[in-house]
Amino acid sequence: MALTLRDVAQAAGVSVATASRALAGSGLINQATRTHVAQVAAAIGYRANPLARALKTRKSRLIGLTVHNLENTSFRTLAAVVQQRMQALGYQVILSISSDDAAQEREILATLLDHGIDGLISVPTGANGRQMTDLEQTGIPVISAVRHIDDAHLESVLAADFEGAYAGTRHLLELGHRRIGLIVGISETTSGKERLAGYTRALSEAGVALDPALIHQGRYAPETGVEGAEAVLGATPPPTALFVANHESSVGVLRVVADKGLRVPDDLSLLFYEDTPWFQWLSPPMSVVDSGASELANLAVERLLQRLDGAANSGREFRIGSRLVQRASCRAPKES
Amino acid sequence: MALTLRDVAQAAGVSVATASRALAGSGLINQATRTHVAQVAAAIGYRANPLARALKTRKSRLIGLTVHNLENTSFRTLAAVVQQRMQALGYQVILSISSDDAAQEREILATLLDHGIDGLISVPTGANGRQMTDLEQTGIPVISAVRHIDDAHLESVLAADFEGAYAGTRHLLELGHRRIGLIVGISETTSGKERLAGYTRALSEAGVALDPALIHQGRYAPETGVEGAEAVLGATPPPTALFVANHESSVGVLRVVADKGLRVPDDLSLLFYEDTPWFQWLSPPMSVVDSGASELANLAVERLLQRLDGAANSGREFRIGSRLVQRASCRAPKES
DNA sequence: CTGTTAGCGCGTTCAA
DNA sequence: TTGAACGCGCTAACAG
Repeated sequence: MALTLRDVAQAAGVSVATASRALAGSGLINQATRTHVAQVAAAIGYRANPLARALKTRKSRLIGLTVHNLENTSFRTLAAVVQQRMQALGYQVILSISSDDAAQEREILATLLDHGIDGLISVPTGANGRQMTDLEQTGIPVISAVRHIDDAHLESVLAADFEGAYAGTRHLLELGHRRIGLIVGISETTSGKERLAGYTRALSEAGVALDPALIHQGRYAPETGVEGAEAVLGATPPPTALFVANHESSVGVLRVVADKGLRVPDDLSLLFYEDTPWFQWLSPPMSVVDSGASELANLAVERLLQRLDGAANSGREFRIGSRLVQRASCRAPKES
Repeated sequence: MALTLRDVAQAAGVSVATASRALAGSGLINQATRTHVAQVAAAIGYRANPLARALKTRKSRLIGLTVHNLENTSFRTLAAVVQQRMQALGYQVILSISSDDAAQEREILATLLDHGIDGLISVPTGANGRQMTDLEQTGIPVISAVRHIDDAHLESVLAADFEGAYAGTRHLLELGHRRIGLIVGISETTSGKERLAGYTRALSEAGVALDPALIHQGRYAPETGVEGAEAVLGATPPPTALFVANHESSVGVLRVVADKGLRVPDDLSLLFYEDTPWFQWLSPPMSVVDSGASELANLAVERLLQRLDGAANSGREFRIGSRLVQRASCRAPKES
């Protein structure tokens, strides 16, 4: 059996209340007794029981984290950053994987609430805005990360997808490309919709007509990359550049490009989205629009910390600026 | 404020004790009242408070999970599988990232203990066998995953690394290769040591002399791949096959191979270790020794469940068989 | 500044 | 079979 506050009190010759105050850092206590109690506690190896404390104070120092999966780079970064930063501050994180499924998410939310989490960082499915709002009203701050929920007044920290896709497309345009293929996520996702919009805008500003044959939308998976690359690269005339704004489809695209014997960037410029360590290890190192996953994760943590510290729910949307990382996969198109 | 057992008791017209018994499924209770209470509880939307229950029963239905990081495929798979399976059984998992650092791990273990976890699945750093043993003696089962700790009597579930490397090497040998390069982890890790041993054994059994110039050991990182590939491929005569038994270095190797203009498998057979979705999307699809990360994770869960269910600590070591997945990156060497 | 007392929400004696 | 009372370990009144 672990030591309790009573043991500390006994060993230090004070009451449990005094011991509690000494350890919890209450202001109303004699410095001498405080240090004395602290020493005794350390000496006998006392460690407070967080459960008992939580039952009393309604502060568990537990926070919830829900993500769709652990495969996606951004989600993984979010999980790692949230875990490490919160742990350093004495919080423990309960990880839950929703599989982007509304029913599972609903169940998770309820369980997390039962466990008395102090706060929640969630990549929401989007379907449980109601439950998220309920959490907020119970006094549990929730930060929506990566995805936005329309029907919930929540702080959310998102990537600047429109801007990122716009910048990526402009980069290709400035290199001289006019036939630019795009592989992107489905429009049901915020990121898919916004990236498509960014691409469209850049093209129209440059006076380049939109060619539907150059655009392929699909879910976030390798298969989308092969289908998309085959379709788009088969257009006539073929594109001189391909913007893969659907991270999961990157490998699929790479395979088609290799199979077709296309050299990058000589025959085709390739621009990816969401940086991941291995992009720089490919040959050639791949240029990419970095959506700032780690900055996003850190900001989500900052916001949660503020809220935990008493700040009100601003309902504000925070956007992490994207950054174009030029490596060696893009260049001007060959003269034709 | 959430509903308490008292509310249920009141609404059902019974005492809290009866309500508790009805919901907890104690045997000593009238069937009629049990169903009545259950209905009332469901009707008013009562949900038991796990903290209060844990304080009383010393069972938190929380389990700890520690991994070195979330980048490594095996660790990630472990995290995902453990989380999903345990959650389905009503457990929540507290995720902690040790960064393979002994001090951090020690701190994590203590905190997890404070939080009253019922069990622990850990990819250990190896330095805190003592604390792990203490946990076991406190009655908290711990399963060591992926890595083994010598100085702790723990159940561990590991990959069959010797066997895997042996099988991989034999495959290359049977294709006719005699100059087989190896890039592997440092011998301080169990996996590094065992894989090297498997390779060595296969070679010696085949009567092929070991050439140190063909072997490169390094930490699990892309850099190791480039250094290793450059060194090993530069040997004279050069290898006709390269066994990359260091997963993290795969991308590094790929880059060197591409930069040297080597065609796979025409000029060089390539065999990787630890399967990951994108290996099959490369061109050509890469052959690999699959170490069975998901089976390993599932077995770790099974074992923990058994232990949670009262089984004694067998101290046994479980090995997950490796599997050679032949795709298209290996073939017989060219005649020379 | 410190000690005494009363719960937080449960499960579990002990009687009835 | 049920109810009343107690306590898990801790913090928050309320006195002193």
